[in-house]
Amino acid sequence: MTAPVRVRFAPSPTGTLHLGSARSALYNWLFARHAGAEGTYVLRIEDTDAARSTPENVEQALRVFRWLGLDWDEGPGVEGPHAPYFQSQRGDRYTAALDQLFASQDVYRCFCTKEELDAERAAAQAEKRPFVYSGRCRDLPVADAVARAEAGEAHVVRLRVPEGEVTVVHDVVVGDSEFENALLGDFVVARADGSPLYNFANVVDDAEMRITHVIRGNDHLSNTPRQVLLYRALGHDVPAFAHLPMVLGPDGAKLSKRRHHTSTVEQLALAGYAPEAVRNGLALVGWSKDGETTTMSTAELVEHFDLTRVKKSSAQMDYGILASINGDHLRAMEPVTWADGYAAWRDEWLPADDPHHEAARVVEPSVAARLVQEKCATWGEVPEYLGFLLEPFTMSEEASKRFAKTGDDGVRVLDHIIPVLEALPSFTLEALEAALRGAADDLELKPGKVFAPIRFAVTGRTIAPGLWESIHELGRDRSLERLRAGRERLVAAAAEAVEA
RNA sequence: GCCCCGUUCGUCUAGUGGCCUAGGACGCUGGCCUUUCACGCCGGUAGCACGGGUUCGAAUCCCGUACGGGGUACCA
Repeated sequence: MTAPVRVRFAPSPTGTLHLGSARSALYNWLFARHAGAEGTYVLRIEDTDAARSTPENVEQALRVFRWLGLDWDEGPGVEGPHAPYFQSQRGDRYTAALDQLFASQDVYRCFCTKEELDAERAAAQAEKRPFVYSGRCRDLPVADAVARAEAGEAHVVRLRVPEGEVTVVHDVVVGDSEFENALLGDFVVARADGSPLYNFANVVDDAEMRITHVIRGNDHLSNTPRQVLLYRALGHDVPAFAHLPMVLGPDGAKLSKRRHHTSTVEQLALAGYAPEAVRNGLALVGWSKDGETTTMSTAELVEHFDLTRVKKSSAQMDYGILASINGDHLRAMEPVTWADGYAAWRDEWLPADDPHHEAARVVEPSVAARLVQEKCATWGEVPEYLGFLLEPFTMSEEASKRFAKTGDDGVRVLDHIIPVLEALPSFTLEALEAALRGAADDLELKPGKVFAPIRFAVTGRTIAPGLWESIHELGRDRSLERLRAGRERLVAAAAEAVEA
């Protein structure tokens, strides 16, 4: 049995969830679920930046997060024993914690101005010496400091960092890292306006929410000694840490929405990825079950996930692998499941002004499943396959070129097949396949030679479902209409070629 | 500058001193299958950053260098 585990994901709701954050959210979730009933997954919204944390952004963030399917046990909407779960509503907790630290004299008021500090910093830089706060205000008599503060003098609050010690961060992924307190300096925990800084608010929240494992990006590792110091000052147990390797863009640069088209979860949803596949693909960036297994259900992920198997080194995002995994998942689905997922994508994510909007709706999702489930790596590719069902008929440039190439044989084939289809007693898939294969025999041509002109005439595309499926779905009348028109076009093209 | 972390095929990764003439996946590529596009199957391609140690033996341990990343804020 596993010890009770409490983890959290604490996004700032700036509208988008990039893949690095999503992976952190996923690992926290997998870790909690792996612990079974003993595991709790908390979602806390870090909305202290009022300007960017609009209600719309929060809602947008939650929408994307729900799509990813990482259900939370405590947080917005479900609440829980440590509510509120919005940092913006927890101001009193930070004030109380700060009061506690004042009482124990673990923090002190610092009246140094920004200008003074900038000058110190510049001087340190010039001497190629690390900048550490001098501690000038550290030993101001408390009574004096309080008096100045009450007189309205601007000041920040700093932690009295124990001198001459080394703070060790124990990390499940990275191992132990040592940080000299002397290099940390007495860092700021609250601004002049009394608002808490990230490190402080974070520790207060995590401590009060009884978080046992802090699983987050490696970019927070350097902050961790400060946080450890804060836990101690507040008299709380220090949680276990797990710093995850960074997720970089495919080019090795930082992930950015600007440079990378699918750098956010929302973009993946839009592109027609399946949530289960994204969980699978993201889990494999920095972790592996055994180095062999790639396609895994979420249940398998939960069963096998292990923080100690997480890599230390950062990874570049490979969207090709993600797409491949998505294709595996899509193909493995029950057709009904596939159709439901497709419908959800089409109706909830495909923008109304998308050029594929119409094609995406030309048939029922269950029909789309029958036609193209086997062929698509993402639901976003489906409309392209279904486009041939749209009216009016159009022919792509590539198809047009290849159609013309079929030449006299093409005309022969069409002349042969049109009456055959007209006469077909029942227009079933089986009958169509038999008729088309029979045509190849009758004409004494290779199947490919026979099918090519028919395909181009009927679909006008180089990308479409299977031939008989396509014809069957189009129906007898429309298929024949297109075959006849195609024949005329082919004859005309041949004539033109002769003239030229 | 200083501090912390990292470095296995193009990419994601397996590998914790002998099972490694380094395994899997994606990609690329040759072939098969074949009704376009895909899928599937068979094969190929390519890697332990570099230099020193330690050891009978090192991708694995130690030191250094290079490179990459993160931090160094009254940002998160």
